[in-house]
Amino acid sequence: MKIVSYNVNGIKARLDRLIEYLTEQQPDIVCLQELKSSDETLPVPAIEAAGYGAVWHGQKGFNGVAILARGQQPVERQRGLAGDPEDAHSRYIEAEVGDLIIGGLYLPNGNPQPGPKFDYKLRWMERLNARAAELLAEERPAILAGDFNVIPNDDDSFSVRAMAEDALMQPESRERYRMLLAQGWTDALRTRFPKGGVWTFWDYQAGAWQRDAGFRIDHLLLSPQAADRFTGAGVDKEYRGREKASDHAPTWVTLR
DNA sequence: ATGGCTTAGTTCCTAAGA
Repeated sequence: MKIVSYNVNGIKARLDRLIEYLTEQQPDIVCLQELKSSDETLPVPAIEAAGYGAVWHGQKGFNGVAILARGQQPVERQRGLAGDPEDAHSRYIEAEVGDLIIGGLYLPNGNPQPGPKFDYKLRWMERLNARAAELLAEERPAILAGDFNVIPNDDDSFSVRAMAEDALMQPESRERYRMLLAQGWTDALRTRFPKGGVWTFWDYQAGAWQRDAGFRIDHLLLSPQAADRFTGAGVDKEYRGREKASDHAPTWVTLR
């Protein structure tokens, strides 16, 4: 089965592209980020017509996450992360699809750093790590999938120099991502491509796509019970080159 | 100057993204 993370950068602007992707690739589970839509204006009928059940956590203007499942309705377990009652951002949703636990997330960007947005990012990562530890304790097949807004290693970016001051590759961001992995999660793309050089995002600016100047920030992390079923991982890069594309490409893992 | 973007909302500018 194919499980996808896809930051669509506006689901209303991307609807035709998304339906096209679902139709062509027939993924089993899709975690969406950056819906940029309130719950009231989500294109739920179009997604259902494409054959997908979904759980949604929308927000007007920015953020927003969802989990789609082909031919079935995901069963929601949680939305949002514990630890900050003031946090109103729609960035986390968790559901069961069959025997799988899926955590779909849109981690804060954190720029500019240093500053309050970066502080929020780091705090949010600590709250995510706390939830991730709880998931592992269930000892079940689980996947954390989404736009993590972290470039884990230097070889996950086209240019260390260009991104040196960016929140996505600060030591504090990387340390928290490493601590998450150290709990026992497997970074599926890294396992499949140990040498790096695999991008999931290309900026709209500065001809980044044409120069292949990207980086890897969309990740799928597997619990040990999910990693036992691992068969492959990759990026559906072609979709980044299509008309009216998101700046992220669909990123996926396959499990037995 | 990343050789100059894209989306959405309070819309003809501003905020946010990464």
